[in-house]
Amino acid sequence: MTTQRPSENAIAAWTRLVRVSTQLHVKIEQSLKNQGLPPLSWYDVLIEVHRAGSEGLRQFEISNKTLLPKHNLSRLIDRLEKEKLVRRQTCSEDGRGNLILITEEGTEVLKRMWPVYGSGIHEGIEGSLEPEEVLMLAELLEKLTTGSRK
Amino acid sequence: MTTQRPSENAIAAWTRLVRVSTQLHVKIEQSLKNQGLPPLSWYDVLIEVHRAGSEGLRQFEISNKTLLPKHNLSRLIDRLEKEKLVRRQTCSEDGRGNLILITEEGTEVLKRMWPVYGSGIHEGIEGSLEPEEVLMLAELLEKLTTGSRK
DNA sequence: GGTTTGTAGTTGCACTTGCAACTATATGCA
DNA sequence: TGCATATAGTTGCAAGTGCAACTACAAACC
Repeated sequence: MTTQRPSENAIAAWTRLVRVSTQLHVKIEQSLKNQGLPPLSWYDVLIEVHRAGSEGLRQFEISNKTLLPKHNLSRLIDRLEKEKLVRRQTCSEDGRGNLILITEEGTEVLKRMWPVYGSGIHEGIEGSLEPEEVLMLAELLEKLTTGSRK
Repeated sequence: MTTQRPSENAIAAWTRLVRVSTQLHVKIEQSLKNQGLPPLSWYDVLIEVHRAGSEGLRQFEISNKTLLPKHNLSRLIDRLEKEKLVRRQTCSEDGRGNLILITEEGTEVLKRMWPVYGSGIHEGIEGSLEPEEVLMLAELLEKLTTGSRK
């Protein structure tokens, strides 16, 4: 199996992908901080737990969805729990694991973060692309995401 | 000025953008580590300094190109310098700054990293998109990159 | 049942990053 | 010239991250 070299266009796509995502990421992080709000990683976890509703989510499920490594997530949840934004509940079906549930305060924080996050996305994406282009971008990126989305 | 909310498609584009870039980033980092090679951030800096050739680059220029914050870059260059992959040269035109120059060894490391990095890009991008799609993706992302590219 | 192997999650340690403060030089302006 | 302000880069400290080792439970196998 020989090492395949990427085309010029693939290199351009990749470098721009990285650039765009870090630029916007930094910008949104800054907006959040300016508003005294927590970082994006908190949002990512909270939103998943929120979607799971009263069922809650196992840590490994959150890990899969957010792409955060488990050890990292373990400590992030420590922080969220300390702020009472989520709570850990011992899992009846699997004695090894926890169920993570969002609290009222957690939902509240989500609500306060979203306007900032959302307007960052709006400006970053729709500020320079037409609606059809946004759709096309979303479709192209869909093809690129490997494995367990959803 | 009211807070603009993003469209569903914009949200999808953004979440997939983040997902794709982190997935591939993680994958390439792992490949590099498996080969006993340094992390991607080293490559990013080295390639910029390499492109600048014997002119060298100021740290703030590298910072602009790579989006690494200056304090971070300062210490990254410490590490690169310790490994003799770059060298700092006091700048004659501006007594505050350094010129960063790549060394033979630095160029050598770039050469060893590229096959791994390149094949990661190839698989990650061209593994699931047709050539026209890659081009289209690159063009859409070009429109999204704000400011000082080059 | 007991033993091996796998998975969920946590923790210690080293390293990296962010933040704010700091030094040093450059630039603008009276 | 002399002073105020801005920029380049570094550093101390706190916080976050990766890695590998570890505990605890589960599942498969005998």
